[in-house]
Amino acid sequence: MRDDLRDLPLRERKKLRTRRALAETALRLFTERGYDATTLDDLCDAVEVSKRTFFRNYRSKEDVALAADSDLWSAYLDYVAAQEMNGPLIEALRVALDTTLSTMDPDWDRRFLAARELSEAVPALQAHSLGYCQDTTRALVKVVSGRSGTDVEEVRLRLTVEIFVAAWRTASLRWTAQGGHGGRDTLTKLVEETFAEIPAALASSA
Amino acid sequence: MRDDLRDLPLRERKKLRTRRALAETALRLFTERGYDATTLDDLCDAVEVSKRTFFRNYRSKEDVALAADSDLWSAYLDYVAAQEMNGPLIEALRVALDTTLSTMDPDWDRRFLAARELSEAVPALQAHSLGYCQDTTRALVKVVSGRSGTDVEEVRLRLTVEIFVAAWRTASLRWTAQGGHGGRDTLTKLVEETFAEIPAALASSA
DNA sequence: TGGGACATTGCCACTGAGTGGCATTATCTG
DNA sequence: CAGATAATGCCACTCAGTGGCAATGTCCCA
Repeated sequence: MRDDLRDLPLRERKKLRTRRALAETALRLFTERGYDATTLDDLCDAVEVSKRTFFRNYRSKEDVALAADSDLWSAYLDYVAAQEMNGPLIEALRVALDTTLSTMDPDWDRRFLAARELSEAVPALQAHSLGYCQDTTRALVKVVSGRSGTDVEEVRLRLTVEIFVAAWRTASLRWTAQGGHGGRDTLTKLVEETFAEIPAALASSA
Repeated sequence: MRDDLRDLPLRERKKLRTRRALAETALRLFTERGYDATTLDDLCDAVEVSKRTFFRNYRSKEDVALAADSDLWSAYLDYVAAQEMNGPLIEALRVALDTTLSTMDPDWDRRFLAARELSEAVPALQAHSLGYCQDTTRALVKVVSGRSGTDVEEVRLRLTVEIFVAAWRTASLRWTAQGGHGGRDTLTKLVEETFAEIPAALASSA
């Protein structure tokens, strides 16, 4: 995603440009006019592509709105898959997230914030975004459990990953609530704080 | 939901019958023929109602498939809202869930299992079902934080509830994986086990 | 017991998301 | 420059979901 590589074949370059124009314009239109009030025809008109082309780039209307989420999770999975891990698993997962965040495109913060805000306003987007988290959970469980030297069995592993995602969601919610102030650095800090809160959260009483 | 009360006004009775017939038939058709392969027209034909009537009873195709989820969460929220809570919050939430499970309609186990199985096979249903969990999370945070005598502040509370839901999902996944064997009693037992695993899950290493 | 108020339903036409097929155009390769 | 290949545009289609309005059924009271 951070590869602005203009040394690609011309055809690829065009395709990538279209992809980005679609995501960019979608975010703008959805934010300005509202998600439901913007039809895919509107979007395609604005980008000057056919609706058919849209669906060759994104699987659904929700997909294009949440492209930033998708970018993060796929980068994260790539990173975790290529990484040795040791020490407490949940801590390792969090550190890997820190690292992934720092490698995202400079523009990613803005796109992600916009996606989060849309996602809170539009139930369909929220559900779709939770779907991404779930897919990532599945993939993580698979990757980590396929690792040599893991002493954790399936159920416990799944629970760990679920808690990891729960903490991430809480952290990014806090970040969004304060308007994404401070960009990814603040986000990373909030992630750290939120994970540190887990023991206290489990001990808290009603 | 367990009120088979035939002492309702005739109009209400008819409406309730239609609602149930829709949910029941939907579950059967979706399971037999597949979710995507079954259109709402098929369903409405089978139940002999107009599509318009369907949408007066359920908000979407996903909704009718996940009626059992919806029943559980709404009963749960009712119960929690009417309940005093003390001691460790996450434990209190789990006990409330146990209680709610035990008060569900005798038929609920079967319906819920079918919904879970569909939900694992159909991404759209999975996302929708996660949406329910999220809505419940929100509502829980609101209810509990509006309580007198809570020493937990917003963020920590949200984290606790998120972890609660994460554990519930892990538990119900285990139950579904073993074919719902043993009904709600086994489900309750799995919930208990899964919650007990939380500390170990947090301590596990990669 | 009849009839008017009110809720529920059915029907019809419509919008918008998403898909399949096929001709057209643009890019790549030798 | 020509032929292989990939991306696009266009068209027609299915299906989910909505709004309006007329018809039907239920309730309640004189």
